[in-house]
Amino acid sequence: MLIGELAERAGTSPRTLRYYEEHGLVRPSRDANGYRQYDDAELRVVHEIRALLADGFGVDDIKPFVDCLRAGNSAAHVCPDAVAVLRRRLAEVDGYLARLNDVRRRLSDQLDEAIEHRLEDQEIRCLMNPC
Amino acid sequence: MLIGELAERAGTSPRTLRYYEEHGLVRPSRDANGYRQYDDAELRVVHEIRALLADGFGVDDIKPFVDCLRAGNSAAHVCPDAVAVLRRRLAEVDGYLARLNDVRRRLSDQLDEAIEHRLEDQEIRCLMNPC
DNA sequence: TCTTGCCTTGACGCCGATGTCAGGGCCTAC
DNA sequence: GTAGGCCCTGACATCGGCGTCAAGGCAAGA
Repeated sequence: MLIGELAERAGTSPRTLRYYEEHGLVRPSRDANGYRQYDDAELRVVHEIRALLADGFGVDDIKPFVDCLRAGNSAAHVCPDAVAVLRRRLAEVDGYLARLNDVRRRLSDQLDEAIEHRLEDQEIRCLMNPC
Repeated sequence: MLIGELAERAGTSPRTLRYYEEHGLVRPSRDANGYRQYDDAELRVVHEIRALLADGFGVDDIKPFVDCLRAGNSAAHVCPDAVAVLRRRLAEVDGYLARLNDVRRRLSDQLDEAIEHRLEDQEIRCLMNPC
């Protein structure tokens, strides 16, 4: 399978697949003319990569997962290295969640305050000019 | 007050204050020699800007808040334009929280699965080679 | 006067995953 | 042979809030 076909089957672009290759995630062989040649198993790998990227992993975190898949495991996340990355990312996500919840609270409080403030203004206006 | 002093008092850098000015958030006057001159009220403005940035607003979202402060209001978020931005940002944050919670769930599930998988392996090893 | 330290503007660097363009080769159908 | 469609490599662009460097002006003390 050439790069264009894999890209289409994986729902991405040739550029993206070359980028994954640069980062050691995908390993095509080469035809005599220099064209990249992918076997069917790479489709699964690319799907895994994209799922991990969508979950916020960086390309450089993903290698252990890909290696785990290539080693013949049924899932990419069962190997110790992958588990370590999973743990790290989970802690990171928990941090983001905590901070984001703080932000949410502040925003919500400010909105409430603004609404209350407007009500006060309205009351004042009503005192001056009954409504 | 010159830019260096305001920067220090606000816990930031001259570069940053010039950046805010580029985006219409801060408005110093100029000395005869071209130096930026800030009055004390700008310190409050800069603090407001930094608080909003820390809550994930973009510089271009911040203008209504600054305008609200300059208009003499007791808080930057009580004006209608600021409230609109607050609402937008709150919705955005809720979106992030939802997605991040999904991610967290997936990570957590994968970790659980990996641990279970390891236990199975251990059982298999124990069957083959009692422990 | 020379140094030191602040100020000015302008411009490039960063990070990360990917788009996009440039310049060129290979292959197939007409 | 030539047009079109795929492939190749290399490199610059994107976004945002700055850091940082360059080249130079201004002010004040030794």
